[in-house]
Amino acid sequence: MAPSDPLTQIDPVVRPTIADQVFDALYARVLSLDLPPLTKLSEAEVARQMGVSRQPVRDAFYRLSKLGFLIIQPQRATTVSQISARDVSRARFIRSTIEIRIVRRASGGLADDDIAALERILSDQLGALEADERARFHRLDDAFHQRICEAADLGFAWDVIRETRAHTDRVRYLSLGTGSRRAYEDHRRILDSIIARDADGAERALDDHLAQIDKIVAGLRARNPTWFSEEE
Amino acid sequence: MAPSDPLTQIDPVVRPTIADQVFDALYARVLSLDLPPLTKLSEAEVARQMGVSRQPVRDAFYRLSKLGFLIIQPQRATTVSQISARDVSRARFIRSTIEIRIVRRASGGLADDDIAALERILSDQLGALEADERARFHRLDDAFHQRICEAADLGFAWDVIRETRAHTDRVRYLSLGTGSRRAYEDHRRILDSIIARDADGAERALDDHLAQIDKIVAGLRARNPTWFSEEE
DNA sequence: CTTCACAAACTGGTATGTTAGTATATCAGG
DNA sequence: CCTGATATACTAACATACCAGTTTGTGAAG
Repeated sequence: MAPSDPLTQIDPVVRPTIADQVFDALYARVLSLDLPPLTKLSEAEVARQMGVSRQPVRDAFYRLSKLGFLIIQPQRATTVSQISARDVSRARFIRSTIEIRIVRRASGGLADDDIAALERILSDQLGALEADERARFHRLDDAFHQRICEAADLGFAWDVIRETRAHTDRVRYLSLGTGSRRAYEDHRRILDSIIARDADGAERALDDHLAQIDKIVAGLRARNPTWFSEEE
Repeated sequence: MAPSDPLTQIDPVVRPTIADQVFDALYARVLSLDLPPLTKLSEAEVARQMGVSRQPVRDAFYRLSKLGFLIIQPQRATTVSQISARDVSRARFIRSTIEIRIVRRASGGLADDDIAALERILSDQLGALEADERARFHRLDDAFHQRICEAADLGFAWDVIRETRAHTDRVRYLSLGTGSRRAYEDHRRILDSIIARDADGAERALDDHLAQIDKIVAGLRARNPTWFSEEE
């Protein structure tokens, strides 16, 4: 074989394990509050219901506990965590801190095709908003923020943001339609500021945008107090 | 019992599991490069050597892989990861972004006892520097940064920083004495700026301080190329 | 010496048995 | 009814066994 062509290194990580599948299934059910906070889960019981052994369930439990979705109490029980207003607030602090720096950098000037892609996401989002397609709206919301990260050549930052986001995701899921119009307008304002290369404006718009989550939490908490942990 | 004293809720998480111990042991050995990059580890082999079953070893492996210390390739091997200059740089970006915001807030004014505590850490650090006690110097380095977080009432941020720090920790360990004097002086400058309520000065001092890591990586890489992964 | 089929020795993922700690049901004594 | 000891039924942590892939050693063919 000619050494001129080094071929391409193949990535041997393709097979989704059973543990992955259990994780995904539980993640979706916790996120959607199909498994509401304080629900007790048992490795053995989940394994039985899913028709697998306890081992992959255990792996999945552990991963979910790392995300803050499950609380594992050895020899006692594993329960779906309550939503902590404090943790949501902290996650927002971390996220906004990182993302503000990113939009400021983006405000230094973006490539035309990045701006075009962001515009496309925004118009799609407007479509989703008017059609009341909430799941699609949220997907596009993420896509918008992610695209900004990538455009600023800081794509890895999105991975960090996503991890801190687990706490807030259930809140977002709960909020569903509420505040969508506002969210869309916030995005519009952020992009406009970036295009105008107005870093301060972009920062303000983004900070306002992310600050909404705390208000949403307060509203939800009033209606579903048992889903939230009560720390001062 | 008088209801006037609600006692204190006990936290049922006190027992360090075997998995924890395996994790700690491996963490220390990877960090110290006692297990250098590209070392192959086997669940079975480690379990045998430590006299435990594969199960807790497996848990520990998974945690270490999440930190980026191990690369698990199913059915193939688990190896100690190489140090990625790119990942170190990215971790620094995340860290400096968060920590800059923190020192800026701290520059808004700190309580007297916080400043006193920071001064004490600094003088201890000077002592460690002159006595060439490197491990203690590094511990105090962390303590300094952590204390600033706590003083700014953002103690949780330190937990986030610590997680992103795994990538950089091996580099720090390798660097040992080099740059300690410089690090101490950076700390001095940061604290002085905070005391003077000079947010911009504190930001500059911190950013310079954290930027050192990239220089250190370059130097180490030249001497130990096999420990580093070569991406572009 | 090189090539290559193939067996043997690995790997981590999965299944299941065992152990020790915890919560709860039960019931005797008041 | 209440109290408190104790048996029972849980729990997750840990140990062991097996599986399906992958790598590697080996030796015959060329």
